[in-house]
Amino acid sequence: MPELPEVETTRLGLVPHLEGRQIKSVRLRRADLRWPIPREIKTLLPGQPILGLRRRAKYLLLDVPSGSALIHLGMSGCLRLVDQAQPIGRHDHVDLVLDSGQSIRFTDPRRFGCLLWQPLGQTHDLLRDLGPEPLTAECSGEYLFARSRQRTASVKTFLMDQGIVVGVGNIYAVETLFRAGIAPGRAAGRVSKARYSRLAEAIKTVLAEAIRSGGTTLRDFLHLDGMPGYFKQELLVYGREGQPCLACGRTLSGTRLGNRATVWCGHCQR
DNA sequence: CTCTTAACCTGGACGC
DNA sequence: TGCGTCCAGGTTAAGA
Repeated sequence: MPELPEVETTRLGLVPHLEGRQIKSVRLRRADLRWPIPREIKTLLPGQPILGLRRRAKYLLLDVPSGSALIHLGMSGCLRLVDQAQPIGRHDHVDLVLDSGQSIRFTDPRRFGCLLWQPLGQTHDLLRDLGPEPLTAECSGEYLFARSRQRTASVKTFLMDQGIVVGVGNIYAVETLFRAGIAPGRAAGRVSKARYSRLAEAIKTVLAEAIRSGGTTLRDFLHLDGMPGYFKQELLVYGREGQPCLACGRTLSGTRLGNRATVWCGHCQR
C-alpha cells in the first residue's frame, strides 16, 4: 500500500493524538511479520511516554526515552487509531494501547511489514544504507546524474532503489517519469543531467502534492478516520495502460520492469 | 560492485 | 458457486 506520501499521511494523522500520551500496554496477537517482533516491543514500551513520531524513508519511528519502535507498513500495512471497543480483525496484529484509552492498531494482511526496536543512540541496520529524502535539496538533478553514471539498469529501477533516493515506489516512479518525459526502460546511465533535473523536480512536486491530497488510495489505504487519500484522481499514467495519454492522446504502453507494472507514453517519454 | 530473479503472504478480480 | 490464475502500494536474499 504505502509509498512515502501514504506513510507521511499516516504520521501526520497520528501525531496530534500522541502529544503528551504514554504507552499503557502492548497487545501482541501475531509476531511473525516480515521479521519477528522482538521482545523489547513488549517489555520496554509499556509505561513509556511518547516523545514523537518521525519518518525516515518509508519507515516510521515512534520515539520513547529508551529508543524507538521502528515500523514499516510493507505492501498492505496500515496504522489506525482505534477505541477499545473496536472489534479485532483477522489481520490486526498489534495494538499499542495509549493512556488516552485509544490504541494505535497495526494491521497488515500480507505481513510484509515489520515492527522492530532501535535502542537509543543506535541506527538500525535497515536505516543505514538509505539514500537522501526526496523532499530535501540533497535530492537534486546533479545528485541523481552523478549516482547514475555507468549504470545499465533501467532508470525506473534506479529511481525505486531506496539506496539512491528513498520514498519512491511503483506508483510515483511511473508518475514522475511521465512528468519528466523519460522512458522508464531507458538505462539510468543514459539519461542526461538536464533530464535528471526535470526528474528531481517532478519527484518533489508529485510527492508534495500527493501528501497534500492525503496519499493515494488504490484499494485499502485509509486514513485514521477511514477516509481515502485523494491523489488517485491525479494519477496521469499509473493504472491507465491502453488508455489515451492525457498529454498527446496516443495509447499508453504497458510492460513490466523489475517485475513491476510499468505504464508510459512512447511519444511523450524518450 | 551491479543486475536480475525469486521469495515472502493474503485477498481480490477475473475467466471458465 | 467453485476453482485456478494472476495481480497488488515493498524489500531482501541469492545467484549470475
